[in-house]
Amino acid sequence: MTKITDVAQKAGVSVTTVSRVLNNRGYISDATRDKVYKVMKEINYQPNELARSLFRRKSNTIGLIVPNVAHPFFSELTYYLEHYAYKEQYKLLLCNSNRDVSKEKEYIELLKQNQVEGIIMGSQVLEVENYLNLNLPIVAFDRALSKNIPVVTSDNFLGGKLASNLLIKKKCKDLAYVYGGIGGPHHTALLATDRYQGFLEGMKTRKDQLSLQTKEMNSSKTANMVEELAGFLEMNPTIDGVFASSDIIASAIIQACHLLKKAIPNDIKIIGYDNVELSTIVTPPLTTINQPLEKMSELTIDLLIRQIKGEKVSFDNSFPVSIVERGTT
Amino acid sequence: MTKITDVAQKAGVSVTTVSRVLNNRGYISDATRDKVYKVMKEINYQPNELARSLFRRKSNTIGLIVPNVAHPFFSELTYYLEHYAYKEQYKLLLCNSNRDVSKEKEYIELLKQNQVEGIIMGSQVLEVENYLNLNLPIVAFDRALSKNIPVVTSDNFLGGKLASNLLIKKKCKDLAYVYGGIGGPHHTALLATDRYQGFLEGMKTRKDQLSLQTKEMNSSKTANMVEELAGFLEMNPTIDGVFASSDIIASAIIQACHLLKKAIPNDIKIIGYDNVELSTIVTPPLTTINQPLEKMSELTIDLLIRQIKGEKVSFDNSFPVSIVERGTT
DNA sequence: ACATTTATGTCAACCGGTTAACATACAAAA
DNA sequence: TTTTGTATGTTAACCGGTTGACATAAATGT
Repeated sequence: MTKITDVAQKAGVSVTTVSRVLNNRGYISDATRDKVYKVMKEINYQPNELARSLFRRKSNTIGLIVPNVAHPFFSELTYYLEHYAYKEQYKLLLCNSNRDVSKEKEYIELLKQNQVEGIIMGSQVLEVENYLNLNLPIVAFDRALSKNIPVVTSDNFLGGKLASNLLIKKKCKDLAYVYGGIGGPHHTALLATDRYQGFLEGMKTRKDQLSLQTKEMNSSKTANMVEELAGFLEMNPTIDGVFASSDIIASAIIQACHLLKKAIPNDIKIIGYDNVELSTIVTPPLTTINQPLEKMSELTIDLLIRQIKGEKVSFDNSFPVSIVERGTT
Repeated sequence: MTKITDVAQKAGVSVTTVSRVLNNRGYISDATRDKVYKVMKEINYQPNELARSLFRRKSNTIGLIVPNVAHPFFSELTYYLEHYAYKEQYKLLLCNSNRDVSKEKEYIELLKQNQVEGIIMGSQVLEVENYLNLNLPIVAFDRALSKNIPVVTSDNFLGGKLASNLLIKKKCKDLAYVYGGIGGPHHTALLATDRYQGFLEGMKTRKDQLSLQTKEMNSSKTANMVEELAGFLEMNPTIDGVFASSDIIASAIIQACHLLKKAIPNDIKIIGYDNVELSTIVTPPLTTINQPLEKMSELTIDLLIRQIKGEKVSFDNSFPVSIVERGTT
């Protein structure tokens, strides 16, 4: 590895001059600037960002913690986050928490030690205090960590409501809410999520004519999910309308219905959540709740960077959702 | 941020002693060690890894360049790579190249400047020389950069051959090979890929009784792919066997067939490639060529780390593939 | 009683840059 | 002619750690 002194020597100038060229500071003649750049190219010099970051106390790095990038929702999210981070000259350190408390803890420590300037939490398994004591800019994605940490979400309550409204409009009577267990993206041990609450809200007016089951998924591999869901539907053969907490789960439900020879949407209607690419490629294509993922990602990066700059940002950043009707309703 | 001098002061010991505790070197009494650790916890001290990395000339960071993490194949790959990197105490800097020459170039520079110890290339758009002059350990994933760069692949030739063998066994006559264009994961402008060659090889014995079309995809969004493929199949209504270069494309073909009311597998048979989670969740579930992605990822990390350690590694690392028969054949 | 081992400290150099302060030199402007 | 602006150099401190050399002292072993 060549270093700045090599450049200086070869260009016949002082290290200070090279540094001035590198950082566009002070007076530099065009001749010198060109000469320095030429030498840099010649000896293939690349400034050591570790050293620069150390001195500047600025790493230009963001830590991203997600449960599992392999999950379509998080892989799309990660893609957009990387896109906007890059645009703002930030790089991304990727961490899969696997929803494992100790791994998340270790990763958070690692990120701090590596002087990341902020963390985006797509995962959340630790107790709230752990995040509050972090003393680092954080943005929580679709996960309300606490009142004191900015969170980017979509209107989950409305999403749930839109789902039940549509199912009811389509004459479904026996509803089910299926949500991600440990493996899914939307792990929230309690049912008391906005999504579910919204779904309930939408059922309110016709409550007496409707029934509702809830089902938490245990498996995470899709093949197993299909099996598990087929079992569930077999046990509850009257279910004619399902709201799933993610498109993956909804797709597994579709698959389970095919196994059981239930016709979609005639015998049973299904609504997913997220509107990931997957939803257009299953059969029939999935009716789902769309979150404006790209815009949300953009704001996430923006909020994080503004916090890094020391600005105050709003804690509650909710985006509108919409229902995308496709073939499963 | 607290630093090592703060710890030393508060613990009433010298900085050297704290460093010795931190790095387990030299003689340290249990009493001192405990005291130092206690103080670290008290003042919430985290060693600055930038400073340590700088001194050690070792960043413990790996750069990963993929075309697009949102693509299921790459998101699963990324997941496994992260898993094994973490296990070996390496962290991952994630880069999406978007198959953009200048972005890939910039990212490679950025990675070098940030002192990554090696790069995993899941993407490849630059000319070979660019990678050779890198002077950094590289492993290419499923992409033969050059004879001088270790590559981890699966037996693409066999994969292609297995595909045509099965289609022929199932009495298909009019075959098609559909491969990813600019948006897909397997962009290789030329048809002269092992996969395609293997497919041809499998057709050899019955060449006179078979026909073959090739189709390059132009779109990248699944919705557009479906449309494009429906058009293609409509133009070529006799096609009864399709081999796709990825499961995503295969899934889009399934969808196109539904649109055109072609029965799968009766009217037309489809084989995908990769065996990603997606393949079990489409209808009918996809027959596909399985690559042992997890094992391949593990070896990728292993090869990279061994290069980092200065060991020589084998350039050609091909894994066996197998065909997984599901509902589309 | 003396040699070793253990435990800690002081000091300075180093990793690869950045930067402030100050000095010098030459050119153009007032 | 004096001032000012431009261009570069020298030196040293600094970012936050690590490490080797060397010194000192107490505890332990023989």
